Amino acid sequence: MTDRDLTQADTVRLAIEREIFGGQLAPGDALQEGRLASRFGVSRTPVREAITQLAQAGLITKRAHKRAVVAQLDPGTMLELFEALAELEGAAVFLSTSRMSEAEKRELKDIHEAAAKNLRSDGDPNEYADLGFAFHQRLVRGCHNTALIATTEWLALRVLPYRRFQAVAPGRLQRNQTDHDAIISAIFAGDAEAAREEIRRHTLEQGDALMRFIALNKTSHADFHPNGLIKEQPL
Amino acid sequence: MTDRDLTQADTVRLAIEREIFGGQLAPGDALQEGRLASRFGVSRTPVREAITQLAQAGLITKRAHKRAVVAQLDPGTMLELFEALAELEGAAVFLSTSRMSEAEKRELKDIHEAAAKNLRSDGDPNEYADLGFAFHQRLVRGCHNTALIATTEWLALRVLPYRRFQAVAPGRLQRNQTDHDAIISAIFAGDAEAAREEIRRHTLEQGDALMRFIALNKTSHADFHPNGLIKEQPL
DNA sequence: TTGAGATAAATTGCATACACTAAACACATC
DNA sequence: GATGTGTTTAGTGTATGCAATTTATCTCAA
Repeated sequence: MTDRDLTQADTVRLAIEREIFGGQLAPGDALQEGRLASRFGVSRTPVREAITQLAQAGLITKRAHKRAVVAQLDPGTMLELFEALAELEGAAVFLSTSRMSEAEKRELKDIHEAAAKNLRSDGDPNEYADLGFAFHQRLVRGCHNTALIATTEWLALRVLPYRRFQAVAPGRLQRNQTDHDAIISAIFAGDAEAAREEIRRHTLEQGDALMRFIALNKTSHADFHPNGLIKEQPL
Repeated sequence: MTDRDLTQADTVRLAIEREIFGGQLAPGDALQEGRLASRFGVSRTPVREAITQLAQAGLITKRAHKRAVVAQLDPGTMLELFEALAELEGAAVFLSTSRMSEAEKRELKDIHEAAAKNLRSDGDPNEYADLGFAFHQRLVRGCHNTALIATTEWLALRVLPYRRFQAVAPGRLQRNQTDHDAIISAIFAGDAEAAREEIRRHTLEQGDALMRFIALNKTSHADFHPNGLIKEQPL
C-alpha cells in the first residue's frame, strides 16, 4: 500500500515535473519522446502518456505532429496568469480567515517569523524562498476547500518555472516580508475582506516584479538556462 | 488550417466529452478502452490517450490497473466544487464589471431578456437552460482574462454532468431569473463588489438546490440514466 | 552568400502484440 | 454455510513496428 503502485508513466511524469521545477528543463526546451524514453529506460508509450498529462496540466505545450515543448509564457499570458492567481489566492484567503484553526494560524505565524529571522540575519535566500512558498501554501490551504486549493495551486504551478528568477530580484525581499506582515495582521484581526485585498495586491506586485526582472534581462531567458547557454537542444 | 488537423485521440476525446455532457454517459459509468476502441473504429492507443486527458481534466477518474469511470461527485466534493466555482465566478465578474465593453453588456442584457421572455411565455425549459448557460459564460468571459476564464469554465465543466437534473427542479427558474436581474443591475451600476456578492450567493444557491434535488431522488442518480436503468454496464 | 525547392533523416501518431494485474469463479477446508 | 486458496479470465500497462508528417540537409539559381 505504502509502496506506491505507480505506473511507469507516473514515474516519468514526476521526473519531468521535477526537472521543470528544478530548472534542468527551462521553458522553451524541447521534449523528444525517443530520447526521454531511452534516458528513463522505458519505451515511448509511457513517455507519451506522461507528456500528454503534463500538456493537459499546462506545463508543456504540444501540437499534433510537432514536438512537445516546456510551456513558454509570453508577457501577456504571464500577466493574466498572475492576475488570475491573485484573484484565486484572494478568494482562498477570504475563506481561510474564518476557517483556519488556531493551530494552523500558529503554524502560519511560525513560518512568517522564521522568514523574518532569515531576513534579519541575512540567511540563505533559497531558504527564504522556500519559506515564502510554504507561507502561501498554508494560507491557501487554510480555506479547507479541496477544489479551490487544487485550482489555485495548479495556477501557481504554471508560473513556478519562472519564479526562481525572482529570488535574485533586488530589494524584493523586504517588501515581500512587509506584505506578509499585513496579511497576517488582517487574518488575526478576522478581517477577511482586508486579507483578500492584501494578498491580491501582493501577488499582483510579485507578478509585476517578476515580469520587470525578466524584461530587463531579456533575450528570452535563455541566458538563465542552468545547463548553460544553448536552448533548443533537445534533451 | 480550417480543416482541423485533429488527431484521432482528439476526436475520441471530443466524442466522449459530448457523451458525458449529453448524458449518454452518466457519472459512475465505466469506460473500457477496448470497447471504445472498436466503437470508434480505432486502436486502443488513441482511446487511452483521450482517457488520460479527460482524467487530467477531472471529468473521469482513473486508477492504475482499474478501468476508468465517469467522475462521480459525492455530496461533499460537489459542495466544495460549487463553493470554489462561486468564488471564481465572483472574481471574474468583479473584473468584468469594469472591463466589459458596451457591446458585451448589451449582449448580456439581450440574453437576459430573452430568458425573461421564455419564462413569461412558459417556453422550452431546455432553451431557458441554454440561455442561463450563455448568461454565465458571457459574464465570466467579460473579464478578458484567458487564464481566469479557462480556470472557471474548467470547474464549471466538472459539475456540468449533473446540471441537467436542475432543469426539472421545481420553482428554481423564477428565483434564478431574479438573481440574474440583480447581477445585471450591479454591473450596469458599475458596482463590482455588489456584482461579486450577487453571483457568489447565486452560484452557491444553485449548488445547494442541485444537491437537495439529487439527495431527494437519491438511490444514486442511476434512475436518471438516459439509456435507462442499469449502471455499471460498460460501454 | 542567400533563398527556394527538393530530398533525406528524424520524429510523431497509430496499430498490434505481449506482460502483468486484479477481479471472478471454482473448489477444498474448517 | 462461511472462509480461504488456486485458477481462470477480462482488462490495463508497456514494447515494438510501421506509416505519415515534420524537420534537417542538400542542391542550385539569383
